[in-house]
Amino acid sequence: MNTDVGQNRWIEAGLAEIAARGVEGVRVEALAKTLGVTKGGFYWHFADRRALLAAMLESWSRGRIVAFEAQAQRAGTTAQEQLHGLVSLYTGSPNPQGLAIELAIRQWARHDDEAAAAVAQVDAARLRIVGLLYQQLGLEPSSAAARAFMLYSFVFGQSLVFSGEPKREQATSIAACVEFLTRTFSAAGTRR
Amino acid sequence: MNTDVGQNRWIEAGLAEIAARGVEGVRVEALAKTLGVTKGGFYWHFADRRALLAAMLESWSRGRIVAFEAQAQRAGTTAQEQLHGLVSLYTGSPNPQGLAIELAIRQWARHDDEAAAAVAQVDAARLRIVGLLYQQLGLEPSSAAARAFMLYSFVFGQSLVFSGEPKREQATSIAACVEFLTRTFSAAGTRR
DNA sequence: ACCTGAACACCGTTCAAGT
DNA sequence: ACCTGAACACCGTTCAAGT
Repeated sequence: MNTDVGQNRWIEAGLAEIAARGVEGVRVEALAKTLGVTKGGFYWHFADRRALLAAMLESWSRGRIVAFEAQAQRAGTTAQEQLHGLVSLYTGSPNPQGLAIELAIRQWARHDDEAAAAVAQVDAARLRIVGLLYQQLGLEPSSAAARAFMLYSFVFGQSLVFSGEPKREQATSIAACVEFLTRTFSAAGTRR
Repeated sequence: MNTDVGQNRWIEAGLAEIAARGVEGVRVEALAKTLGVTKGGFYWHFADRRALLAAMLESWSRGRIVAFEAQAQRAGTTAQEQLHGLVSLYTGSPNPQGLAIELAIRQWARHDDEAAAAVAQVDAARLRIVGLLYQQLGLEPSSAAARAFMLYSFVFGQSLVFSGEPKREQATSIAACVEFLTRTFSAAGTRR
């Protein structure tokens, strides 16, 4: 669909801007100044500002999903190790730029349907992958899915999770969550 | 708090505009043109555009609540008649301007916290009043509240109700609802 | 008390013209 | 293929000055 490489400069500048100032900061004129071109040139690559925002969402959601899948499918590790690897993606040194973008987009998604759809796609992919890993650990699908949701909520931060699920109890800490994750299947495996 | 009568012209023009074009249509400059003044004059009455929007919400929610209460407390009628009166407020000849405003504000509330708060206030007041009438008809508080919610949903239109409640089954029609309302307490009273 | 007029700064979008 | 330059239309906000 998109073979216009020139779009990427605008998309990246837009993502940097949304991280710094939120959606409202993503202005065609300001971006043009950042890129050292005039705002007229923007319309060679995009129909209008909305098209840029849509492309930013597309780029972001696709990137988040492939990054998560790549980490999950890393060869030579057990399901448990893969889970830890995924968790560490968001607890180790959480690329502050990436986190800022994610927060800004989730903020935006609170009042924009297209942004909400992108966030929902990303959340669904992450929950699906974590759920599959839990299934590999022996949980039946529904339990695995439930646990995936808990883990995701813990790791990402409940208030930021974009989901229709009812509110969960307060998360104690990431550490407790990881402990819980490890303890679960040695003592209380659902099926062997 | 607000003794500035000059504000009302702007608030009313703003409400007319939101009915016609939605929140985005409420522009200081356009309103000024409608009122036959220059936009500079706007700032005599309001700090900025946000203040106008807030005042519009305040005016709307207060107006909706007192209108509902006035209809509910009409003297010389039974609780059942009062319920019918309230229903007819929104089924008889539903002032199209008022309905348009209500729809526009609910649309706006989907992505604005202040608007959402105003809508929530209005919904809460309406639900409370209807619930009290059901209590007068003999339902215990929790049943009365549940039934009030159903009635409100039916009358106002489920898709428009701003509430965290889970989705209800499809409403058949206003007529069926009113029938239900009438039948309920002759055959299936919960407590006498 | 209320409004005008003019200015300022900042937008999105278009499009002929350049390279 | 990509960008400039200039224009157009439309904003929100400020404020000295009028009445």
